[in-house]
Amino acid sequence: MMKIGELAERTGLSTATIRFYESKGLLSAVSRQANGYRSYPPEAVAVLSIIANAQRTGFSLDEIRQVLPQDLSNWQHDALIAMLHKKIADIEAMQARLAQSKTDLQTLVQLIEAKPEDMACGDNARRVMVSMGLTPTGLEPAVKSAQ
Amino acid sequence: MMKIGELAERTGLSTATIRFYESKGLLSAVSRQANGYRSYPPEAVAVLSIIANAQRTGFSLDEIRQVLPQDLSNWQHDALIAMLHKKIADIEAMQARLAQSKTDLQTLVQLIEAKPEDMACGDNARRVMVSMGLTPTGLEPAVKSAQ
DNA sequence: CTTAAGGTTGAAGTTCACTTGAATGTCAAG
DNA sequence: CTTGACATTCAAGTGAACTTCAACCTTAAG
Repeated sequence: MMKIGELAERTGLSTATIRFYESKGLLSAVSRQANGYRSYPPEAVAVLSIIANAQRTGFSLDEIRQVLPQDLSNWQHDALIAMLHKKIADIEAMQARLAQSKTDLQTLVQLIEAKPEDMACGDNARRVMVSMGLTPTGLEPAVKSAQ
Repeated sequence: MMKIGELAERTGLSTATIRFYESKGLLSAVSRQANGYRSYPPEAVAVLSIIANAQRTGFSLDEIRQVLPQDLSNWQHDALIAMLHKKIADIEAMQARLAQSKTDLQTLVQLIEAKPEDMACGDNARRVMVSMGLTPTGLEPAVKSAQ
């Protein structure tokens, strides 16, 4: 059983962040020592690791809380699986966008580098825009990320 | 030349958002009609499209502003090229991160679905944790997103 | 006993990306 | 000439995810 400072050091989070997560209901049933200090089992490191990982893959703290084991040995199996599948789909969508953005940028670089010496910047800019299909309609509705 | 309402409709953004972007320096040199109304050239749709696209791929408004052409026909060639290369590198980093998250999630799903019928949830949870390398040290320093 | 390094709390502050509100101006249609 | 849709500004509010602050308690070392 470790104190909050040690947990902070092991996870790379600040003690304030850990208390904040607790206040948001992400860390359930934090036990206390006689003096009132929080006392964490080693698994707490794993739980925070899960939270951080989920965060990095785009879950909000709210989403995370809903899936997270209130008790590490009592997950909500079905909800969890569903959520994971949903998140995988989200990631795939994001990957597609990234790939598109990347090729867009690469195309852009090539177009700019291939600019005829005698062409005016403005014309080149326009040429680049057009070639990227940005001038006609503009935006699609913009996919709203998962609830 | 269109007014802000039309631009909003064409981009799917609210007029408030467009004014907000302008206030943040993302839309430079917005021309005005005699009555004070903002007046946008068709290219504005493309610019907003670029912003929205960059946003969806994880760039902050601040990052976007730094790469964005102040004047569509007056890009700073070398700086722009450099920034585009940097952005491509950023995207590649993000792609790697996403790919990792995705396989993590897939592994997680498989592990959970492969749970032996007779195994207790807690044990399964622990098994899943261990298999994802979450129990030992916990977190790596957490990669800070690009400048 | 004092001090320093930790822990506790609740409340307030910060940044980001917007959204909402209030007061006012513009303009085409009836 | 009024109505309604649209435009303007500036200020304030929102929600997410933290961080910082102030005031206080606990514990080990000198």
